[in-house]
Amino acid sequence: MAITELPKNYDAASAEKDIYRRWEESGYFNPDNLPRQDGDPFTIMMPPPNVTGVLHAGHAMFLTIQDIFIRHARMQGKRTLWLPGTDHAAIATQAKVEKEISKKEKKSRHDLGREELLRRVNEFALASQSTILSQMRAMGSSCDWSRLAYTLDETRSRAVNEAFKRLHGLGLIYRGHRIVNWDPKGQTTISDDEIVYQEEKTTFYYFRYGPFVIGTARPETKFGDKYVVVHPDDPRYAQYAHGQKLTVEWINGPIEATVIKDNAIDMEFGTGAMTITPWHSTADFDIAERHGLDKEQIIDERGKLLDIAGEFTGMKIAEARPKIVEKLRAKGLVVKEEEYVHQIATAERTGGIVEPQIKLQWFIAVNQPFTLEQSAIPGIASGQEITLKQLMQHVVRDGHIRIVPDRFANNYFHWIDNLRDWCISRQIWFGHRVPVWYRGDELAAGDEPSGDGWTQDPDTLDTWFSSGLWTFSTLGWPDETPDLRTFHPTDVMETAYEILFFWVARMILMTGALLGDVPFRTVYLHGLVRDEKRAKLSKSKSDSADPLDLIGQYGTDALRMALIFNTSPGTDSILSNEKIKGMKHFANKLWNIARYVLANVPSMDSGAGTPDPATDADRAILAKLDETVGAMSEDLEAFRIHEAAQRVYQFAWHEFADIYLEASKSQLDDIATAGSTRNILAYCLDRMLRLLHPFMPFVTEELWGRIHGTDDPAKLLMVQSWPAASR
RNA sequence: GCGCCCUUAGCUCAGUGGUAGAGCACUGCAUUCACAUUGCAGGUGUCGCAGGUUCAAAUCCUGCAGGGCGCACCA
Repeated sequence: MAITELPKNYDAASAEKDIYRRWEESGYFNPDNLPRQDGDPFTIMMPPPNVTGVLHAGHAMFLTIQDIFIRHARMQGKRTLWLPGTDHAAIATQAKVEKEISKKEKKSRHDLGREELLRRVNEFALASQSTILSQMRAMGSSCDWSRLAYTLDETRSRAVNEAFKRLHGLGLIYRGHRIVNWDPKGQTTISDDEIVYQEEKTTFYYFRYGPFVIGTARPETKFGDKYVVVHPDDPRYAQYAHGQKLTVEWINGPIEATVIKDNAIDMEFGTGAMTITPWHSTADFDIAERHGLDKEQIIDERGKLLDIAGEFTGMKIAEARPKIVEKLRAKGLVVKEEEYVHQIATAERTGGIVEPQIKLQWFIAVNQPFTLEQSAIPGIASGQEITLKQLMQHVVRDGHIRIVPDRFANNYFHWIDNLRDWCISRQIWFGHRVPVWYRGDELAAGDEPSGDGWTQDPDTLDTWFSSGLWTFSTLGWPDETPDLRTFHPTDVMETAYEILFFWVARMILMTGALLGDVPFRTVYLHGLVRDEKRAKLSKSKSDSADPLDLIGQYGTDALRMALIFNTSPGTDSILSNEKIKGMKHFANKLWNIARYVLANVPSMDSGAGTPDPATDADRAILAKLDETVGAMSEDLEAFRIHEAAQRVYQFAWHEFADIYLEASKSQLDDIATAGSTRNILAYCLDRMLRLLHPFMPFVTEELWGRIHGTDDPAKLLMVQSWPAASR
């Protein structure tokens, strides 16, 4: 090959589109089409991005890391499946579309009706999805588009209904009146994990309550408080007996109060006495449950006071609070006021201040023993009784699932320790409808029953319910498909550490309960990508770097390398233009290495073995190459992709180009060494292209094609073998 | 309150028992010869502080200081 055929510089933009097309047309993204069918399967389920948005740096990060794992496995001869998909992201998507409709048409979802809103949301979701999919391609993602899944498509809906039915049958899903997190803004319940705590400065009031002084930051909930709770060992209140009744003057006149003694009281806090509002506080609810106390609703679903508030009925909390305090002050019941800082619960998606409410909802019971009929998990026998909590703890504690970096296992266990039953029903319209039908006293779960008079539950399921099934719903479950047999459990779950609880833990829960297995062997967690000002990169910030712009400016390979270079798993990283630029230079360096080698080596044989060295420089570079191959392979097996990337970078630029390539110039002039030098140049280039391919797939494939031709798909670099170290 | 992490060259960060590393930035020199998206040569550092273990500690242990995060929470 003559040098004139290779331009002086690598032009990423002109190479990338054509190369992706060749990869896609080769069919090799689909494991069924790979040249070798005898390898072990290797599977990654892509974390499905929300259909709400466009690609941001976080997506670029996971697409890069997963593609590295996938391309490496494919070159190792494994039957490699990377299954892509998108998530309907129920609350997030509906909220976005509702907001748009409200802004443009001044209409609410109730003006449109359920059917019309869903039509609009689905329309938006589809359009958004196609954008995201094209952006994934731009990142070079070698995923199997023929198996593309969507959490709300027909196959996944079947899986959801079947999962609900089975869990219900096992007694793990129940319906009950329990205290839940109510988002007055989104008009729906949310799970504990969808809460974000925010610091709030407020006033802490001390009120006279008969002979007691009680403290509160929420006077507006106090109307119904007819129980005063103290610690059984508190000497200050020893004179009052549990169950003793007293008449006390309160907000709207005298009421009968009952003394309750309970260990949950912190004697050190406030006065050591408090009144409870079981309808609007989890802790109070638990106390009321223990003693069989009455519960009464004070605040409605829109955050307004109910009839019990008397003259304050219908007022919003913010309006009522100062007025209530004023009235108590006038009655001489305010003892003192303090500045107070506490954390208030807000809804992650809407920002609404969460109001606990007792509601009839669907839950997954995490402490309920059930019989796991079929278990493939070591240490758990088929037919064994176990709780979901125990199951989730077991698989990680006993190493059946490995978390990388392992320090996140602590977070995982801590989360499980604090885990309460998971509220899975939502009062929004977009999502999987709760698959339950009612008729009279009858209830049918899972499939729509035949016959008249059945009505379906109006609620939808938490989006993480369907996401939790992802590793096997994507493979056709509940059918016993060949895919399910071959590719499950998956090998690696690669995602951001932010969603360890939201998603990773839920997959472990669902897979354990429904398949008696683990969803994956390894969880690899990456950190957040921040910009140079340390702000978290997200789609909501228009000024932050758009991956597509960066690709246009520097090339996909440069962006990929910059994302993972010098970045350790689980640690947040900063993506700077300087770093990407440096990696663009590296791509160009590789290009020119190839340009030099091709100019000096008449033919390249990719099947040639290790060439014989003739000089010290020959021996040194071959030894270094061998060392690099061995160390990189170990790094990749151990998920140290940042180390592997640095090694190959170091070898290509500073060992091969700076040292050997310079030495080769005089060696090529000497007839005694010219032959072996050519062989070594060719050999090193061949190995470097292979080693770099998972990291920089485009430039390596482009060069490979220039060397070996582009006529035969079987000659694509993506399906060539990963180099083996000689020792 | 419980738990986790970070503190290394000007900046951003790797490294986690055996004489300190990368990228970018910086200084000087070179340059028709693969590449200026370059090369060579250079400062680049009490590896947060104080103890301890060890023949040997940036690396392990203890304490302290500063920064960040997760979970929970007291009305």
